[in-house]
Amino acid sequence: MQDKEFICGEKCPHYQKIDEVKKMEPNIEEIETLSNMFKLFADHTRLRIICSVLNTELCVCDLCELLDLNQSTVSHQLQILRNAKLVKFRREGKQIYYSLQDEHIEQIISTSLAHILEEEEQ
Amino acid sequence: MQDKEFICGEKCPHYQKIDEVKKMEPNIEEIETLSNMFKLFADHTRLRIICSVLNTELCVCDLCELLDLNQSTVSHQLQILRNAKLVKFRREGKQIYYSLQDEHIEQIISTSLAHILEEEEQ
DNA sequence: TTAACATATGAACATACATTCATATGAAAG
DNA sequence: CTTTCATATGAATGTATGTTCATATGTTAA
Repeated sequence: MQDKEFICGEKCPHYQKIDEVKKMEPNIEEIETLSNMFKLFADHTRLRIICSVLNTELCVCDLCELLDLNQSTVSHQLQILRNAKLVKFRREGKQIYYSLQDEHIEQIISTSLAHILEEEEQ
Repeated sequence: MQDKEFICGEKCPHYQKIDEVKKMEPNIEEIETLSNMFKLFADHTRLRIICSVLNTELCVCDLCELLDLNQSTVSHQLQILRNAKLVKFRREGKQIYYSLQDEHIEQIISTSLAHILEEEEQ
């Protein structure tokens, strides 16, 4: 870490402001949970998968076809989404159908999408 | 890519469903923009910085002190946030004060935070 | 104009992780 | 019960990126 000597003078670290921010800020676990969630959305393959099952359920094969991806790639990413409990699945015969686990996700994605679309207009 | 031969049978790729999803889905540029935005939130250092300047402006030194981080680390991450136009800055003497560029961000973060807090309750 | 301070930046390094290949598992049909 | 199909998974590889060290830039005060 940084040696205190190097950090500004007496005025500069605005301790009062810092204290106020500290009170408001999410704690370490919340930051970790939140950044982990964003990490799931940060990969474009996973994001495409999530968007695909936003309103319907699809089997792995459908996802491969729809997104033009390797079956192994899709399964690996589905595994990650499953571990994070972002998607759920049910077996029907040989196929396994995936869908969103959590409706909150839909809201976060659509809110975010609305935002970037607004940005574009400006 | 995958050889079609390996993908399911005649029934399985549900082409009708796939077509419907294709119509709804964000296009490639939107997916890219969206995942890039999530990528910015996905790193816990950047997320902490963003949360810190959510309601106030802080100088680099304040962020180092508040987050107990190397000055170089903070500057590098601020650079990334600046390039993405997520934060703005103004110079006042020797110090440079950073704050949120875009109020949308505040909404996305707080919505997402609300969601993970709800999750915890269940 | 020199010294001290506040921040930025380039290079190097380590690590995380997305994709692919090969193969395993598990279900259904014959 | 063997084969085929649908999906899962382990290992290997390449790439992206976060952190650090060293140093540069730019500002103020003496």
